[in-house]
Amino acid sequence: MQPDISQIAGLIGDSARSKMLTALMGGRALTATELALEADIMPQTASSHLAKLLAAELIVVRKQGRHKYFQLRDAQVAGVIENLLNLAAAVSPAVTGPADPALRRARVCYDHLAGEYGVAVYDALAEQGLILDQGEDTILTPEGKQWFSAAGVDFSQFKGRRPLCKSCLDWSERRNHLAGSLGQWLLQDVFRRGWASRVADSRTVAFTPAGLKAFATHYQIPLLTSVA
Amino acid sequence: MQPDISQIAGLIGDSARSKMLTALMGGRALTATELALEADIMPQTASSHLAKLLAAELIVVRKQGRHKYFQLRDAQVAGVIENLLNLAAAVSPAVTGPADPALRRARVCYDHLAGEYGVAVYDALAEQGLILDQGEDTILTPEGKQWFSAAGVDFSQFKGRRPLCKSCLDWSERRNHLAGSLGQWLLQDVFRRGWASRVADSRTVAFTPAGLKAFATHYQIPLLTSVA
DNA sequence: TGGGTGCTTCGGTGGTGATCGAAGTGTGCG
DNA sequence: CGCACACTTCGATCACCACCGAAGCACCCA
Repeated sequence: MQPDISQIAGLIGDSARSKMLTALMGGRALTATELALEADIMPQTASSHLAKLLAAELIVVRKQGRHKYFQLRDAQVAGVIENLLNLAAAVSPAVTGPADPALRRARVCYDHLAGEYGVAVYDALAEQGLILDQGEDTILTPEGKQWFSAAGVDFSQFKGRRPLCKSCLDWSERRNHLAGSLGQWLLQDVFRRGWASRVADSRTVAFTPAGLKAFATHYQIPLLTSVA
Repeated sequence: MQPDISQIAGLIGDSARSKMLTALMGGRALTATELALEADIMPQTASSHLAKLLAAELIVVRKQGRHKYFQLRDAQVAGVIENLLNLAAAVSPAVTGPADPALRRARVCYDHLAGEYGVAVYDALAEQGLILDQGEDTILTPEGKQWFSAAGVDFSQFKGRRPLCKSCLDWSERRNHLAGSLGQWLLQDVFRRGWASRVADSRTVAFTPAGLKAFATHYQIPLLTSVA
């Protein structure tokens, strides 16, 4: 009668598999060997794990030549992982976040921007009244919709079930940052404009000095404009 | 560096423990023996499981005489369980919901109303423009705030981190219903007015005929008014 | 067509943990 | 006090599963 939680939770509950899944939280598709390295196990073992994750439909695979690229099935799965990350961070406050300063500054959280810059943008948008912070929920104000339309957002494409705006409490900053379709668009826009690029084999987002300045100006982020 | 997901997920990943945790999704505190019955295991085994859940701070305990009442630590833990329930329901669509019709109609989802009546209220509130459905997010409109204030809600008490309004996608109806502080208030209000009461040892919420009618009228729920 | 690479399947090993019987602690009730 | 009940601790058993070595399959390139 009740759906069986333990199946899925048990899959995530293994140390190696959880490492793979959190690695996939980077949003990009990874090959089996990359995931094996990430989990620190032999390829055969990784293969067995990936087969199980596939059977449970937590991940999907795309074959490309002799490589197999795995990624999280969708935002729902990513959301569960994220919730677990937050819960784990809340329970064990020993680790306050990533040690790598660059990773702490800006990184990818499945498909949107997290880290110091992520919360800075969120705060700046709220400050200007473009979004409204309601605790766990976030809503786009009419002014915000107008502003983002001018910035190039085509809102007609956001017709799916996925929420437009969504706050995401990150485990490093313990502060809200922008997720949802709009959060995804924002990160893509940053890449599109060349303000930043992804670092290989990492969730880190590397801003160029000029890009950071433009980013701070565009979103009117006081902290960053003064720093840059 | 990353918080350890596998610890927590592994705890939920056991069949017996997941049964206990979903039982605790009923929101009320349960004794160790009740939980043992729920999980279909011996008391000693249950005790061992509960000790682990306590150590991980997923549950809290309140001693009362020779009984120990366990309940989920907070809404954050409940949220993780709920997400997992939804994910499990999405993956294995074999079970479309609870078989028990009464349970399907109205039940407790941690601290708010779920089931057919839960989504009916949600729809009715949206229809009257008291709340605004934004996919995953839900916001209370100014009219809604006014209406609920008149209905007896003291909004000044909702100052915590918990969101006032929150939609909750239930695994039986696959439709939104009202969660968050306001959802909690609504359910308590239903009990307070004597429209319904909880069935012992179950998540079922039993409406009296008169109570159901008053409930439907009060929230202007067309489906229920015609049925009742 | 060969060799290199990425991934998978198979079989055996080892460790972890769920389970329950039996016995121990504490609380309430007559 | 003595019994009953709720829960815990201890110890032993047993099953499951992560892990890796070895071998096999699929794909690409020279």
